[in-house]
Amino acid sequence: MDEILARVLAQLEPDGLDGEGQSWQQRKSVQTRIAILEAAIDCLGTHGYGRTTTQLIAEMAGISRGAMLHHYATKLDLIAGVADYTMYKRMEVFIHGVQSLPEAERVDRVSGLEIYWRSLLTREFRAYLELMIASRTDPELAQIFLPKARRYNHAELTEVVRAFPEWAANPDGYALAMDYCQASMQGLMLNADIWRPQARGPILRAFVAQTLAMLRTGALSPGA
Amino acid sequence: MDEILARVLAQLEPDGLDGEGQSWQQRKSVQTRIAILEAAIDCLGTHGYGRTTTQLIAEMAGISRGAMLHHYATKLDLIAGVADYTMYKRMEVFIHGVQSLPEAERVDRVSGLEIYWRSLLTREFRAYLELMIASRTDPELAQIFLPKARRYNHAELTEVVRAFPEWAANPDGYALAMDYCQASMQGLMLNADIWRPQARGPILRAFVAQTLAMLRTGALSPGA
DNA sequence: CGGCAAAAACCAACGTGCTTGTTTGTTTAT
DNA sequence: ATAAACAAACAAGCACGTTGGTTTTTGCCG
Repeated sequence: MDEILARVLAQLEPDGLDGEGQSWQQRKSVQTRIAILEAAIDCLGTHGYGRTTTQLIAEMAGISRGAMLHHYATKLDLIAGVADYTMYKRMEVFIHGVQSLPEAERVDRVSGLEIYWRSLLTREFRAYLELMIASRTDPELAQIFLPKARRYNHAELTEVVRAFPEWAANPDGYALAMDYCQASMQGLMLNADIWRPQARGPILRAFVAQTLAMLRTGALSPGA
Repeated sequence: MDEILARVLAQLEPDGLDGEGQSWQQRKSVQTRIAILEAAIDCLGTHGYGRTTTQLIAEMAGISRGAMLHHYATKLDLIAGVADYTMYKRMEVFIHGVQSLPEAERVDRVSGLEIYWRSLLTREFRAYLELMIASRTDPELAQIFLPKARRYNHAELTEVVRAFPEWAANPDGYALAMDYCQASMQGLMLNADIWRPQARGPILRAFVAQTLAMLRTGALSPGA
């Protein structure tokens, strides 16, 4: 099972970031590119897509703007790189998180939901969320973001399911469970700043975990 | 019951938009202001917060930019007006929608969820969502948006509950039900463009309706 | 092996277009 | 006449992409 998931990850790995390059220049290039992507992730997370400027990213990455535009010719090129990078990182973290769980904890205590929730608190998800939202109103961004997002989502449904053997016999249930987790947890994340008192978040998460467990055991079914 | 809800709405009504002004100029001013707000809503919905420009709003509203800045001195003033306006409109539509339901349909068939879902498909919600997201990374916007959003959310929990007498004896359950609806439906909305096939949305909505009904009847409880 | 040209990484300055808020002017209502 | 509604032009700032130039690495050829 682990090898299959490792192959899925390898297949999705972004291009141009294989740190194992031969020449010195190649390794340096990868290193700088990653610095740029990490800076862009921070910039997206703290300033949002609209106020993310090439100047700021370059400053955060510690290089000149000209140097950055050497690696990513245009801003959209850079954003495309960020999209690939964040999606890969998120999937990687999620898969590793689930794989590291003992089966009893994963199955009986629905810890997958908690793993997923924690993945929403990362810098990578903040950047991903900014891109997802912005792509709703920016046709140019949508053109590069949506295909990637759909590809990852498809991989999640057809491949990552192997990380959850308890769902193997019920692919429709797994799809619903995934959609359910994503929608409710992302929605919770968006409203967390508005809801008072803050305890409402954990209460909602407990309820979703409860219903999720019932979905898995068959006490609730998709078609009902 | 209807009078109480009407009073809640009246209490939340935005300032400076009472079309019943005395003088001709006052009525004209209100009319122009509403045209500006409606144009801003469209602009936010189609171009997003980052690309919403005063120029574009003025063009869409059919007046000059100078005229617009006479009614809303600064861009943030305008955005504040849009925030008030959209929140009011959304609550108004939701309350009227629920009130128009026969009790059997509201209680037995969980039609409140469908009403809420439809409210997410409106222009007003698109604009509201843009502001909510942007306020996460724009401190100036957060300062004017978050207090308003919290006020409306509080009103929803303490007042709008009267539109759902079946929840009267269970305020914690109502709060959870509302949070649950909002989080799952808003999350569904965000991911709808990514999920393929599109049938996944309705399936998820059916599942949420099912669990919501169980929450109301007590088959599932918040504290479990 | 040494040197040299090409390429890659990097930096700084320029020009264009856009956005915001101000200022000045014109018409219409009170 | 005074004030409000509306319009147009201006000034300052910002962001993007381009262009020209500098340093370091790489590969080739004598």
